[in-house]
Amino acid sequence: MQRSANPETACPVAPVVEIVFSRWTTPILWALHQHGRQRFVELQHRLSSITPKVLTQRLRQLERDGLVARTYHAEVPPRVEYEITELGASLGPLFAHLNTWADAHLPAVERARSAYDAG
Amino acid sequence: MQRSANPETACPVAPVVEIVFSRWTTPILWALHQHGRQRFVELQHRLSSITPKVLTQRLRQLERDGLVARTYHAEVPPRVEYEITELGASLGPLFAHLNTWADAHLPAVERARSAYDAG
DNA sequence: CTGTATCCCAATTGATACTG
DNA sequence: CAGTATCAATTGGGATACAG
Repeated sequence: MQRSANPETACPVAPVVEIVFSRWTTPILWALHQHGRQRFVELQHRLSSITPKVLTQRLRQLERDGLVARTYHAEVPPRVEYEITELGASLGPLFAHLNTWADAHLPAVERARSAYDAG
Repeated sequence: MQRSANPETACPVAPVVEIVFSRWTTPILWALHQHGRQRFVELQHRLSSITPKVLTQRLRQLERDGLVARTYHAEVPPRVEYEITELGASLGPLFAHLNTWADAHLPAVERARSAYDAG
């Protein structure tokens, strides 16, 4: 949570950006949204380059923010399942909007980069 | 640009998140959108906690991605103006959507945090 | 299996001073 | 004014290894 410093920016989207677009949050939410409720290891395999430490940190943050729910089953071996909450799922249209923008404008970004790097 | 590592996440929003929601980008875009074309120092004062080094870095990135335009006037003293481009302005509806989500759901996030911290 | 504990490294950030 | 240079500090992230 390194973005928290700055209230004086008065940028209204800053708080939600901090919650939704912190590192690893979108891939985790995406994995949970696409493949439904799943266990810690499944998530870890899906996000192949994440370490257990970091995955735990991000899941805890998402759980605290109410976007993800954690269910602990006291079995041997222990079983823990994560799923997206209703609140988390409410981000769906926003992500769809993001994809729409990307489809429409990412090529322009690419062109701008090429032009910039050429100049 | 620390998010670039991971293609295998297969999270479709990842690329656009990297472009639009890197640190400082939303406050900068917001300031340019709200107050129009302005000079380096004006921006620096508006984002009161940013250092010139970081502001330059972020502006260069935004310029490379085509979201911000830089105009250099060869005067004494030199004058440089930054403004949002059409491509940058095309993010407007997306930010509006973000604000809508925030208005509707940030209270729920706050409640989830309180509950989590209490538990 | 589901994490936690350490240690370490890399990358960002910031403070400060300085230049054209 | 509009940055750049340099250096210090912090932090997050990764690699293991290990515990319940």
